Order: sequence, then C-alpha cells, then structure tokens
Amino acid sequence: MTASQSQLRADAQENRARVLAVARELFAERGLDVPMAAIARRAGVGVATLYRRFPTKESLVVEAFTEQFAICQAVIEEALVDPDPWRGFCTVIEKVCLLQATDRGFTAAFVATFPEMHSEVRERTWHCFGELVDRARAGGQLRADFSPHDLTLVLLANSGLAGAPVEVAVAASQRLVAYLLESFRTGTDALPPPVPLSLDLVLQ
Amino acid sequence: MTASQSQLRADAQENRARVLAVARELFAERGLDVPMAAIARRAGVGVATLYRRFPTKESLVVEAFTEQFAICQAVIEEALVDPDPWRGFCTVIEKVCLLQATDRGFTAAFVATFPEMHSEVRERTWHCFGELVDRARAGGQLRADFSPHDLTLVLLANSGLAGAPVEVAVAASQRLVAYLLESFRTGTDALPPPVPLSLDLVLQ
DNA sequence: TCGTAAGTGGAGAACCCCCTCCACTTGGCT
DNA sequence: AGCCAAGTGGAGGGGGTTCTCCACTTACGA
Repeated sequence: MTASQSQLRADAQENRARVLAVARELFAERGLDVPMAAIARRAGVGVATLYRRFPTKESLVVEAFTEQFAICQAVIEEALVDPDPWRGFCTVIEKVCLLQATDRGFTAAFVATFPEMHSEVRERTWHCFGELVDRARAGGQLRADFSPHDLTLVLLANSGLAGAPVEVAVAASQRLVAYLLESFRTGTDALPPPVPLSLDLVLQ
Repeated sequence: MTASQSQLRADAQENRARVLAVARELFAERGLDVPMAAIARRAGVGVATLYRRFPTKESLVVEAFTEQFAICQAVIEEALVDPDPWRGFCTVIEKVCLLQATDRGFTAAFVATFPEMHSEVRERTWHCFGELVDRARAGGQLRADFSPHDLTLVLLANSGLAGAPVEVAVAASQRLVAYLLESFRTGTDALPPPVPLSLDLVLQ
C-alpha cells in the first residue's frame, strides 16, 4: 500500500506481483542466468511490461531477493536473543546455508546486491553476528580462534554446492555444515549420513 | 614428437603451443568464460588459426586441462605409496584444493571434461582414493563415518571460493581445508590464521 | 457511456558469443 | 630461385542476450 504501489492500476499491480513471483521461482530453479524473456513468458506478459516495472534486470534481481535477505537478517537477530549463544550460532549457519542450498540464485544475487546495499544495514548485520560470535566464544563452546570472517568462508563454500539439483544440494549442504560446525566447536557429535555425490548427480 | 605434432609446419607448431599456453593463462585468471577471440588476440593469431588446431572451444579446454588432471591423478597415486595413509589423505586434499584455488577454470573444466573422460580412468582414480580412505580409516586417524563421496563434497565446497582473486582464494581455501581436515580426523590441531574475507575482497 | 491517461506486446536495435569461409601469405622441398 | 601445399587473418553468419520504441488496448473517473 505504498504510494508507488497504490498509484498503479489494478491490472498492472497484479502483473507486477506475478512477474515478481515468477522471477523468484525461476531464479531459485535455474539461477540468475535465466533470460528476461523467459520470466515474461511464464508470467504471461510481454517483455516491455516487465521492463516498465523493473527498468533493469539487476533491479528485478534486487527486488526479488530483498525478502530472502531480510530473512537472513531476521535469523541473526533472532539468534542473538537465544539464551544459548552456541545454539544461536549453529542455527544461523544452518538456516542461512539451507536457504542458499535451496535457491540457486541466492549467492549470485547476494554478490550482485552487495555493493548497493546500504552500508548501514551491512554494518548492523555484521555487528550482530560479531556479537553472537563473541558470546559463543565467551561461553566456551566456540573455538577461540574462530573469526567472524569465517561466516563468509562458510557461505562461499556452501555456494559451491548450488550447481546440484535441490535435494542433492540440500543434503550435501547439511553434511558440509555438520562437518564445519563440528570443527568450530570444542567437542564431537554424529554427522548426518554421507551424500552419494557422484558428479553424475551433481550435473543436474 | 608425435605424428600429429611433427606433421605440423614449424611456425604452426609454435603458434599451437602459444595458443595453448595463453589459454591456460586466461582460463586460470578469468575462468572458462573468456572468449576465444581474447585468447587468439593475446596469442597474436587470428581466430581461424585457433579453430584450425582446436575445432571446438571444448576441445581447447580439454587439452588445456589434461595436464592438471594428470597431476591430480598422480597426487592420488603418490599418496597411496605413502607409508602414513592419513598424511597421504591430507596431502591429496590439500594439493587438489590448492590447484583448484589457484586456477579459476579448474572446476568448470573438470565438470565439462567429466562426461567424456574414459570411465576407465575415472574408475581407477576413484578406486585409488577409496583404497586410501580405507587405509586411513583402518589406521584409526580418519573418522569411521567418512565417506569417499566426501571428497566431492570438499571439492565442490572449495570451488565456491574460486570467485575471489587468487591470493585470497588460496588463503581461504587453506583455512577451509584445515577446518575440514580437522573434523575428518580424530584429534585436534591449530588452524592457519583467519582470512579477512569481506565481500569487497571477494568481488575482485 | 465515453475520453483519456495508463498500460501493453512484440518487433527489432545493439551487443557479445561461437564458429566458418575464403582470398591471401609463407615455409620448406626441389 | 620458384612452386605449392600448408597455414593464416578477418569478415560475417547464426544464435543468444538485454533493453527500447511505438502503435494498439484497456481500466476507470466523470
């Protein structure tokens, strides 16, 4: 019900919403490489309509993924109020990696969006995670030499699994995360079962 | 001094070699997306020359990377004769991941080459690694629930770091590998120092 | 009901890619 | 020296992309 939305004619508003939904679907399924024409076709509109609402492909990507990024932000803030900081820490990594494994466009969108994200938001998220890391370290469950930068390391590593079909990617991601969390911690736990990751499976 | 090589005129032979060298350089620097025209230009030849020697881009990629893949094969076989199977295991992962972090085209080339690799070679490599895993497990240094498929997991995860500039990718890869090896083992060691992986650094 | 501003679709411009064709050049044998 | 098979470069065909232009259609207030 923003000004810009209510100023749109009813049919236009509906088209816009459908385009956005389709874009999210296709970006998740096939990554950001999916052509604008494909999005327009599946949404049942012409390309011109699409470009009228989203002047550039990048703007569509940004709009399509702001929701996901907001979820990430929320996940971190939520973890910060968890009384057990180590559990909070694990939850952050597990949830974000799951999101990433589920959505093929996630990482690329994040990278594309990153430069034009208000640095204010970035700083805040980063600060929150730093806080979480400090507490988990102070609690003695997170190893002392863990660096907040390792979050980026985990995210990048996890993004390497995005090529595989979703179910495979999710299973692989869960095992990878389990391995990593285990070495982030001071202790030992059972892993989820091995993933039969032959490359035949990975190549779609 | 193969028949096909010696049948080439001297100048042609030199051009072919230069093209191959340039291709390796550019694939390593910028990934497989680098246009054929760019390779031709840097090698100081026309595109036609390039296509005369390598009828298709894929064939150039295959030729450019067979050396690297042979190295991987050698690394595994060499590890198998190491009297300490755990050290062999670590060496395999470290060396292959280093190769991967150093060369931006590595993973894509591997994936592209994979289907048309003689399954005989694949089987052999896979068998060797399986042997190594069995021995390391039997030795009690590798965790019992490690799966040979986890090698693929490591490789895919490590490939996620390839976007960053080489020095960053290498440092990040080393830390990732250290983390993973630590959770593959039954014990604990110090990590290499954290990598300041802000996304500014990662985006070239 | 009807006028008009808002919205639309599809053709096509501009660009980049892989790869081919062909008139020209050149190495190396005689 | 001279011949010619072998080798060459650059123009351009065919297909893909993002994005624009403009004649047509439609929602909706008066």
